[in-house]
Amino acid sequence: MPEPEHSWQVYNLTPYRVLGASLHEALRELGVSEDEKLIEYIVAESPRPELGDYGLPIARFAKKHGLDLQVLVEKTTEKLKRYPHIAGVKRVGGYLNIVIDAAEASRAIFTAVIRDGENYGHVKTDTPLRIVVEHTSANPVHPLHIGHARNAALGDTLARLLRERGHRVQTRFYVDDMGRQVAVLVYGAKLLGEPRIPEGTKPDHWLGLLYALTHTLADIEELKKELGELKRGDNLDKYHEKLRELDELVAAASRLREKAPELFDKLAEAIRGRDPEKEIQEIMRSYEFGEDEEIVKLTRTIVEKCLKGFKQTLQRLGIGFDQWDWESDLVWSSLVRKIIERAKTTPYAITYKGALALNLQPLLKDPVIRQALGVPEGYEVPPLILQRSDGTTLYTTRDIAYSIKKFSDFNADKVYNVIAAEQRLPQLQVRLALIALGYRKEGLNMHHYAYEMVNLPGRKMSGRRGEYVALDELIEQAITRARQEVEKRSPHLPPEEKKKIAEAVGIAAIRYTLVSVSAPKPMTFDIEEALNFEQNSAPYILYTHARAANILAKARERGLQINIDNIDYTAANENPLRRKLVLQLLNYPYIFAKAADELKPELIVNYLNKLADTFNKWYTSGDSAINELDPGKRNYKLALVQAVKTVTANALRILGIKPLERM
RNA sequence: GGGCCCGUAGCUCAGCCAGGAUAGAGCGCCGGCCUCCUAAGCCGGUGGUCGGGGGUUCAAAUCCCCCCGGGCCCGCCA
Repeated sequence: MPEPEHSWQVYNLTPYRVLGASLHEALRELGVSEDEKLIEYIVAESPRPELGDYGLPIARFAKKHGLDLQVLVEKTTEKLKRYPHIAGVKRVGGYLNIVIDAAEASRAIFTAVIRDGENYGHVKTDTPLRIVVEHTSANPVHPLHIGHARNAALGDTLARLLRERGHRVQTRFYVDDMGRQVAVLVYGAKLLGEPRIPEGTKPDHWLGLLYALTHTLADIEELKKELGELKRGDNLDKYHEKLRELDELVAAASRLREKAPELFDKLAEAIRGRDPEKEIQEIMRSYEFGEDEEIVKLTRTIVEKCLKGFKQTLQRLGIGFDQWDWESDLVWSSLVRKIIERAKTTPYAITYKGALALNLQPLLKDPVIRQALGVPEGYEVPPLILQRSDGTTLYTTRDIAYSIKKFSDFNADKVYNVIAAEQRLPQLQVRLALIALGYRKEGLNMHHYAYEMVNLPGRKMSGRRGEYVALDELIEQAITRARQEVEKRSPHLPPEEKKKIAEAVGIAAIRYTLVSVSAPKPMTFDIEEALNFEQNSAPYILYTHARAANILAKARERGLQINIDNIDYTAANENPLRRKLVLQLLNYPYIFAKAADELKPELIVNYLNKLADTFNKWYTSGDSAINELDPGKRNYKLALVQAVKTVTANALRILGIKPLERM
């Protein structure tokens, strides 16, 4: 990846860096040291233009270190004055404010934009690492839905951010084919005599239906059995509770029957009078030990088909993986067995409820571990059972083996697991278990990137009952809606291009929405809102990009290429909107680096939206680039448009969104 | 019972970790702007006890404590 060296110069001119470095240096000369990052955090935009462009509450540093405020201000001002793009420094109350010379700032930005092009702004880290990002990893039993989409969008964006930041990144998808869920699906398939997936049906959708049918019918059988036993007992409350549960199940079943009456009836008949729970467990056991070749083959085939559906969906979103890891491979390759053996030799091994387990509590006495894993003092972590009484392993046990594999395969320094927040405890247990087994470095460097659930307004989702909106359907809706918009707004475009634009816009709208809410917040995904193509949406950003592209295309048509040697930079300060744009453009490299280092894709989203706002205001203000008669000023404006276009395109690419030249 | 996360405008969200200047967007609602580089745009208006209470501080949406509301987790499930 080419080094965007000119972007570094811009990075170091951002208000954060300039104020941070200057104050840091001034303090040092006054004999105190202060974390430069901490100063950078505190730098803020001025609330009112008359105060300056950016400011810093400097008084608190004077107070903190017992320094004379006036002396500190003077020293810092002296340092700031060395930067050619700092036009003024003023103190207002306890604040030190700077005024930026947009002309000088533009000079640096335009040079870097032209030289670094599509790498502009993506400054490389000083400490490149090898990083694994595991994400999505959905159970291969039904199609991906909106929750998986948040995971996928976050994971893919993180991977892109880290790559652009200069890390070596590998993405992985964990195929959980040994879980109970797959066993349920396989059970259903077996009962139906290994049915073929009908032509023209997406495999994951059909399997999702079969899964829901099997799960629901099996649950009904189980519940009936439980009720039969309760009747003879005397617990009336419990009996009525179960009865209500059964009612709900039957209701869910009848909804499912409407979707596929024949399949439903066939399966219902096949399952009647059987012991599904026992048989499903037997499938799990047999698969884990690879005893029954037929089960192995059937399971593999089914999961493979489901994954094919996943890949199709993810591909539409522009998401791919470097590696697909099958849980079963891990188990059959004896990696998991080695974990068990190794665990037995550690002092943490205990027998808990008659099963082999790890007592992880003692590890929490180590403050280094607590801190690295974010565990509060006094927290109690339950023992982690590694092996069932029947000799089979548990998901978490296999996850320990997998975690080691993720590090060793890629020789990784760090692993990020993009996994739902509800898995917090098992994720913690895995990390602690790694340490207990002697993989301290791994345990401390594996991170759980937790995200909260996605709610659909007015709906509850359940994979087991087949109640969900498949991501494929959502994508279709988005594209259809985008197509309508394109037809309405750009009827003159060739149909082929209209189709492409609609695809790009629809998908971008979904991705943008999913990463715009910070991960730890539960989010409400309102389809109507995601498909509202107005401000603060991917279509709005794409439109802004297309506008910029259009200006440059029109300029070329008229033979008005940008002449870099004849740019009148004084034009920067003539117009407040041009100035504001320059100030925002200046920050891109810094925002990018922050988003990557803090794993916050939403910073990119917020930045893009603000930049687009300013650009559109400038655009409609009548300060036309093409109609500018003065060549020096015209060149300036065109270069400004070019800078906006480049930054927008680069930032969109991080979000996995392809910029459009027109729409 | 214990723990974690969330609570900011009618709705969806920034800002909180690293306390500072009159709390920001978008949607919605009301009213305007297409002989002029794309109106997926722009301009104006409307709307807030930052869940509640206490504390720390020159300064609290931000830090601490208590409480309320919502979600999640505490399985030989995943």
